[in-house]
Parts: sequence; structure tokens; C-alpha cells
Amino acid sequence: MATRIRTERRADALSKARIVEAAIEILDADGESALTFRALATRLATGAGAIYWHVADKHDLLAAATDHVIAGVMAKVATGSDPREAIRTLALGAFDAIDAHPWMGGQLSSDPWQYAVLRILEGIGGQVQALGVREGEQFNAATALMNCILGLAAQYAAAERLPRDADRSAYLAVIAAHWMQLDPAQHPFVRQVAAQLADHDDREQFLAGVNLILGGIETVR
Amino acid sequence: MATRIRTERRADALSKARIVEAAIEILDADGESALTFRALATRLATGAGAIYWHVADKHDLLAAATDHVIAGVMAKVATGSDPREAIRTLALGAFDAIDAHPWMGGQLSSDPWQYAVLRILEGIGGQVQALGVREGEQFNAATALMNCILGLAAQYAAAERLPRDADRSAYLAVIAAHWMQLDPAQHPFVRQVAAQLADHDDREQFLAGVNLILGGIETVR
DNA sequence: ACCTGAACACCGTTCAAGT
DNA sequence: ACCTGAACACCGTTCAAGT
Repeated sequence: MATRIRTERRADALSKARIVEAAIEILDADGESALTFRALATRLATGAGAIYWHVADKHDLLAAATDHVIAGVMAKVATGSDPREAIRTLALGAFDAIDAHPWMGGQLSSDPWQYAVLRILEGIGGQVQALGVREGEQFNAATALMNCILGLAAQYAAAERLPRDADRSAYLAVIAAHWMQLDPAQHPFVRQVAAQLADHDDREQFLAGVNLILGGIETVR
Repeated sequence: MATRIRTERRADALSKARIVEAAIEILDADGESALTFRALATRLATGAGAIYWHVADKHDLLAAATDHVIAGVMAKVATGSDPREAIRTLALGAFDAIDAHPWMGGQLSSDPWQYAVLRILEGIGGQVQALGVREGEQFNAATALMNCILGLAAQYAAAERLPRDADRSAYLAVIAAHWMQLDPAQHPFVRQVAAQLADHDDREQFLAGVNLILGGIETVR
């Protein structure tokens, strides 16, 4: 009986995993606009069309890249312990991941049922149960919590994407100055908080937001 | 003394306002991918390059379109009354606006200090003050509330963008069936809530999320 | 089965030339 | 000052042809 001969794969053979890895490297190094099929093909030393054998299209590629990063984050999140502490850890994990890979911000909001989102929902859902939320409210509470976390993370991560360190406070000072020039009659609140803009910490503010929702969830226990 | 003669503008002269209006029509009718400078130029019966006289680039165009819609929403939001009720009205206004103009979802998350976001922050900030939040917490509370609202609205609006009405429950049934096929050991929560997916109401769930944050804000009063 | 790379049908943006 | 539209430098995606 003839056994089907399986030709040995070259060590550097293309695969979805290798493509996704290379895509993430490009995205992290030079941003979303740098990820083109041509740049990816060059980096992988192949033709542009070859990528389409492993990946449906660019949307699929971005979703796979996002899922790869999120899978890593969720694997690291410690379970057990206090559910509220676990949710905070998970939220900070999402924040730091989006901060490190800003291109995920838009991706996570664009497709509510991509697998990466499902992973997060599962992680949060388990903690919501552990928190003792009534069963009928669990779906609502978990999606609300997740969507708030993703929303907060995307916004604050987008803010973090702006100039860093030394340039950062100068940049924020310019924005604050711009806010101060607004019509006081129309923008009293924004003018009032402009002073706090320069030295606020996005990560801290993010965590304050998460705590706010956690406080609200106590209500539906 | 010679008076400068100002040549009469043609009634249909180009202006940023007219360009933004046409852009919104294209975006609403055929989605984000349909908005090209060529399509816009054709609709405005002009050359593609003419648009650049009034608009810096595509990013500027999207920001201006978003600001135009949000300005309309904020103008309609009733002030006075109960601050919590006002926040709910404002949140639902944002939800309905993103639902009606789904292309705004990504836009609002991408640039945290665009003018449209400032308008929303101002509206929310005023209510947060009226709610009696301590002054040192107002900035945190207002940005958290706004970012949650934008995050929730973007997610739920993205979900709403999917098939409507008759097709909708069929579509959700397919997703729920897909969830049920997941490994029970790895996805117990998602499997458990899959049953609730088919007949949930995104708008209602959004409002539940907003109420959750409002509940949390009571804490920092 | 998997890869190659030229070709197709587009884009956003620029700019010399017009009025 | 404002508009025209061809031209430039790209894209994502397809597909006949190769191995």
C-alpha cells in the first residue's frame, strides 16, 4: 500500500501564524498605514499573492493579528483571587495591550463578534458571575463592562499615541491653551478642567473609569 | 475712495459646509468606503482638486462631518431637569446618532481631542457638576462617562450595522449556534449567554450600561 | 498544494494651468 | 481667490503561470 509522501516543509514555509507575526511587527514598528501586502511580502521574501493563500483579505489579517495579541493577554490574566481585582487586572491588561499596539483600538471596536472580543467577554463574564450578579443581568453587565473597557482603552490609548515624555506635556499645554481660548459661555466645563489636562495620567484615569463601573455593578448584585 | 468690489458668489459655490453635507450624504447612503474624493467631486459637479481648497485632507473631512452631526445632537439635548435624566438623553442621542451614521463610530474613537468630542465632554461635564461630583473628581468622572458612552455606542452601533429586522434574528441565531460549538471548558460563560443573544435589544443594553456607570458615579459624589 | 509577480481597478493628493 | 483635471505614487486583490 503506497503511503502518501508528504514533502518536508521548508523551515521557513509560509503559514498564517508567520504572516500574522510579521504583520504585527510591521504594525508595531511603523503603524497601521505601513501594513501593506507589498511590505508584508517583502518582509516574508515572497510574492504579494502568496499571502492570500493563507489569509482571506486585509480585514482577516487585522482580526487575526488582534486575536493573537489578545490571546496572549488573556492567558496571562490570573484567575482566582478577588473578582473585582481580577477585572481590574484584566482591564489593565487590555489597556496596556492597546497602548502597546495602538492599531488594535479601531479593530476591536469595528467588529463586535470577532474572536478576540469573545475571548475578553468570556474572561469578564466569568468574573461577573463570581461577583454574584443575578443570572438575568449577567449578559447585560458583562457586555456593558467589556464595551466600557474597550471604549475607555481605545480612547485613552489613542491619547497616549500622541507625543511621549518631554514632548507630551508641551503638547498637552498647547491643547489646554486652545481650550482656554474657547468661548466661556459655551464651554465653561472644558475651560475649567483645562488646567488639569497637562498633568493627568491616562492609565490612572482609565482605572478610575473602570472602578466607576465596578461601583455600579455592585447595584445589580 | 474705491470700495473693494466683492464679486457675487454663485448660489452653488463650493464651501466647506456644502462639501461636508455632500460627504455625509454619501457616507450615510453607501458607507465609509464609498466616500472618495472622486465620488464627492462628481456629486458636487467639480474637480477632485477643488475640494482641497476648502478641506485639508480626508481626515479633516471626516472630522468635520462628525462634528456637524454631533453639533446637531448636542443642540437638541434638553438641559435643565434632572442631571441623570439629562445624561441618559445625551447618551441615547449619541447612540442614535452613531446608529444612524455608523461611520462616526471609528471616527469618534480615533482622535480624542477633535472638536466633536469636546462638545460631548462639555455637555457631560455640565451634568456631572450638576450631579454634585467633587470638583477634584469631575474631570475623571466626565471623561470616564464620555469614553464609556462612546465605547458602548460604537460597539452596539457596530452590532446594529449588521443585518436588520427579519434577517437579524436569523443572523444572531447563526452566531449563537457558533458560540454553542465552542469548547465548553474554555468558554462556559459565552455558551451560557448564547441563548440570550437572539432576542436582546442593543439600545436597551446600551442604556443598562449607562445606568451602571451612573450608579458608580453616585459613589464619588 | 503552494508560490510568483505582473496586471487590474482603484485610491488620496498634488499642481500647472485656467478664470 | 477659486476651480479644473490630468498626473503621480501608491493601494488591495486577482489570476495565469509556474513548481
